Amino acid sequence: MGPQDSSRGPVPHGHVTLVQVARWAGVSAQTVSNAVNNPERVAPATRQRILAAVEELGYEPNLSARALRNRSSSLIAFKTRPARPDKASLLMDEFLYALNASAAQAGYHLILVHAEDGSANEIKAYRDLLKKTPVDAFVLTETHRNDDRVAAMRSWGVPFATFGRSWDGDDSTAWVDVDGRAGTRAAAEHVAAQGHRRIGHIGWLAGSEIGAERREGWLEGCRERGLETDLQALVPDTLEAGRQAAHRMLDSSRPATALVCASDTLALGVLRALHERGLRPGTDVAVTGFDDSPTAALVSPGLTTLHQPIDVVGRQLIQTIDNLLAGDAREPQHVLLEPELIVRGSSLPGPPRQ
Amino acid sequence: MGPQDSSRGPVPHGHVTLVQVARWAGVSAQTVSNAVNNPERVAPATRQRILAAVEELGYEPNLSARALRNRSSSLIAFKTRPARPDKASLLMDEFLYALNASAAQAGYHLILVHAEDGSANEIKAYRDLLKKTPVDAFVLTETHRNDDRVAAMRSWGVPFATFGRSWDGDDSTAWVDVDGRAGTRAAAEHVAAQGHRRIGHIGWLAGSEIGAERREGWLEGCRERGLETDLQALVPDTLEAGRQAAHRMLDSSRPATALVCASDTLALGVLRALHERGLRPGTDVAVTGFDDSPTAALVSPGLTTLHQPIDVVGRQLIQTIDNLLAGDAREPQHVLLEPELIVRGSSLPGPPRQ
DNA sequence: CCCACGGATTTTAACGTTAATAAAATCCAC
DNA sequence: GTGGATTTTATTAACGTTAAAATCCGTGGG
Repeated sequence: MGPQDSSRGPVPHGHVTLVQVARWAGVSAQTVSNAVNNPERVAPATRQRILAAVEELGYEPNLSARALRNRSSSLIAFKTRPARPDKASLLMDEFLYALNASAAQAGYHLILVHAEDGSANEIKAYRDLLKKTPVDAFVLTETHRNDDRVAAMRSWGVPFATFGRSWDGDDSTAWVDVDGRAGTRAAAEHVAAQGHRRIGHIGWLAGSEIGAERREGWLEGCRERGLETDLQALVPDTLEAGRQAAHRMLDSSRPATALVCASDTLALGVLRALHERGLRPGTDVAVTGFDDSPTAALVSPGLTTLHQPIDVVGRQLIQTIDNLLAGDAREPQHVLLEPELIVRGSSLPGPPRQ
Repeated sequence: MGPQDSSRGPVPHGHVTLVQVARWAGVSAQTVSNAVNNPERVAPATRQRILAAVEELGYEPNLSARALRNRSSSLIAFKTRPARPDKASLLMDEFLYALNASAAQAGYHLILVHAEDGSANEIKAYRDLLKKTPVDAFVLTETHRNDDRVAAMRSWGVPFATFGRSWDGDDSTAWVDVDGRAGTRAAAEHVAAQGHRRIGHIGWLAGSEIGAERREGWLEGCRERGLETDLQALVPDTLEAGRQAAHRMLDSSRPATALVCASDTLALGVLRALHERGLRPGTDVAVTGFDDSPTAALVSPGLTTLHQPIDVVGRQLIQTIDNLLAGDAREPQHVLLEPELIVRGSSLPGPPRQ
């Protein structure tokens, strides 16, 4: 289509490379590269012609070659986690989809890492991957205080962002997280608004920063309204633990009429305890969970819970990484998102309903 | 450590390459490459020395360079699916972990593909990826009759394997699947063994091969015992559809006392209907699902369902792909696995239990 | 009219690996 | 001990891309 068609090379077949595009457009390979990556170095007219050729031939840059040359792969690594049998919180599915969608939009690809349990194995897997291919960045989840993995990443100088705060107050790590305190507080206020006065809490064992925070939210919500906060249990995050804790709180001399739980898993344990006692969720005892796992919407009655804006988390993580890679040397971003209370039948009085 | 240490080069720093290892071991780069990839071409003694050097220096082959040179990346591509709100069957999580674990063990990495809904988008995403990087193989899920994606893969000549049969009876596609017929049949036999005589089925709308197969299993199980099979509904795979269908079957003049469902999602809809009617699952009406979604174990009472051996599926898919890539030109493998009936409270009479 | 300047483009070389080919070393038979 | 076959190792070139350096070319000043 150019004015001087004589320069045009033959129609290429098979995989289209820079050289093919260059021949077609009648320029050198480097100029094509520049037209694609550094538009300002190329004269507008030339650039037009080249981009037309790129379009026409359906050229896509070869990532392997780029990775080799640039030491950067446009890959973001993420470790898959085993699905625990007894856990409701399968945000993973949703999270991966959201993360991948955002990554794709920003021109990255997600590569999955496998490692057996244990941070040592995980770190080794990351290092091996890093030796084999110039992964651009890592996404970590479930970070905790003094996380080995964070230390490793930092020592390697690899960009990374975490879903979960850097609880040790280190501001040099970029993170995105959901405000658990605000969540359980909203849950406590919600059940209080339903008239409940004996609101118990079933949370995670000490040692979990997330658990501690969610407990505090419940505490604040109750105190604010002058309610007692003596009914609490800190247990492992399993359905069975939730079930037992619920029984204890209902056996109390002044039993709970509402239970704010630190996870859907625990809340489902509570529902089981109610089922065993012949009590009606919502009507007899209000129950709330946390995470809005798929299960929460599917049980009957539905489980009131806190929805984590997973898609936003994914988007923010990618954006954060994108910023890190762009070298916008601003300090690492920290994003704290509000969970949304989803009210379902388990916290509402009245006849059976959704 | 070799006898002639004089040949040993300097200790390398940063990323270790073939050349570094070669210098250290006192051989050429090609010989190192051979020692790693074609052991038989290298004299045993030399090989020993080289492998020791590899070990010592912690050499890992650069995948980008290999991909560029070999046109093969050791990457297996897989498309992430959006998590449908109203669906219980989040096997995805489990499946991805299993697939990735097997892939890692076999020396592959999983790369995630993103595409908006629609097979045209999906195909375009695959083709774009294929242009950019020499993906070794694809894994497809939820295949159906005359699947565009399968046709595309085949026209490109890319190795691929599917989770789900090639329903059009085409034997040239490698697949792994779970026997739905055997599953629902086992479920029907199970509830019949509990004494139920009016066993209904809630399945998927026509057009779904999986749905048709699961319906047939129920049919067989009932006929075998001389039971009537007039109670059936074919509906979309949503909780709400399951709920409504259950109400209809319970409003019948000779109502169902057991409902065998084609999915956990539908079964959970049935449980909701029972909840609304004040009926007790298991005791008043037996209910079974399909998939053993996380939710099945967490509801109260637990949902009797069919567990798909997802880890085996993942392993087999990778092995199948591995065979394809190794060029073991045997005809493509087909693996049909038996689901396992998991009996929980929803199909057992008696007092509330797990 | 020559030269310096600066923008546009091309040339060169390199990223790390491996197939193909060439060279060297080893072996064996006569 | 010589020649030919065989085994082992080394050299060359290429995969597709891009940073860096070199070249080309039109402009304007002296």
